[in-house]
Amino acid sequence: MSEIPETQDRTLRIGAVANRLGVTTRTIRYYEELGLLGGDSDRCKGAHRLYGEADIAHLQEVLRLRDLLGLSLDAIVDLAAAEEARAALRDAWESDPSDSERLRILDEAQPLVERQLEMVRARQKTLAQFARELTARLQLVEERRAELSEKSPA
Amino acid sequence: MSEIPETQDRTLRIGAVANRLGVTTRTIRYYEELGLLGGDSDRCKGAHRLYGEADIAHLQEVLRLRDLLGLSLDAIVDLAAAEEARAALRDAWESDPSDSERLRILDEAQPLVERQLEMVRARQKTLAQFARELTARLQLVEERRAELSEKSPA
DNA sequence: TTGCTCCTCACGTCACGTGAGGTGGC
DNA sequence: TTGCTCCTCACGTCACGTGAGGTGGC
Repeated sequence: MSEIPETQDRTLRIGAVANRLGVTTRTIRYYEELGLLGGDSDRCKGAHRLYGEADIAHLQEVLRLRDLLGLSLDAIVDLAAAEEARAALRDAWESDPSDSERLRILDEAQPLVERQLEMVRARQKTLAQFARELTARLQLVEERRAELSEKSPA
Repeated sequence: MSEIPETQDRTLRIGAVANRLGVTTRTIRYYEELGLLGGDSDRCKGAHRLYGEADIAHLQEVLRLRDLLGLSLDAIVDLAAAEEARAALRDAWESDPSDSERLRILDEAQPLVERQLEMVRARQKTLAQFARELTARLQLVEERRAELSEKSPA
């Protein structure tokens, strides 16, 4: 008998998760409200939320898209929906589908990752430019300091 | 006769500035409200706002701190206040102050730039990590695609 | 004179922050 | 039993978005 694929041991409570990822519990609940955190649909009203490592990885991903790429939660919802489809497909991968099916899975996964990588590259360029300008400023300060100490040495 | 230092020809209107920097006019007015855009204090009520190249450079800087480093406007206000002091000191630099005065100017400017550079470096590291993970995913897709085409060539 | 952009309120929205009041597990 | 963390509203806040209604310059 195979388990239901999504079953993982959710052992961490919301406070621990928030602490590990450097956000507040409110943020996590808000993301759940928006449908960004798929699982835990069988939670009784008022019961504690429980999270597993897969949930944390997923949330981590969301936070990276927000902080590093500056995406809106709306945009992340779209991207995450596609990501979830990808994850579902990855699960389907193991259950030995046909080759044409596998190719379709790859065809859907690739452009998703490629688009994210492009956004990261763009960010890296602008950050590098920023870094260059700051180092130039710093060097100017150093040069002037050298000129001063040349004129009147300690 | 030397001009008043801050005088520059402000010839651009708010719409042109917003367009060039990729923000809305509302954003620029909001930043002015917060005191992030120093100049133009002699504007008559209801008159058009006018901006020069120095203003644009300053706003550009604010937007970089916001977008690339994810700072709150509150934090940027603090940083910009220090930056303005630095700019004022840079103006003072040209008017031939004493050497000890010049050294003090350098001592104040340096840690400011250094702190910003540290933040940029930190961002670059996390972005590089993100990029590595994405390329790894992409490579996995490529490998599987290769395996498939090996099994059943076109 | 006609558009066009600008102006000033002012309310709406997004992404949470921050208590209020109450319940549940080591 | 006592803290501690959790729960659900619900209002507040930050950083703008979005019209409403009116004025000013090429």
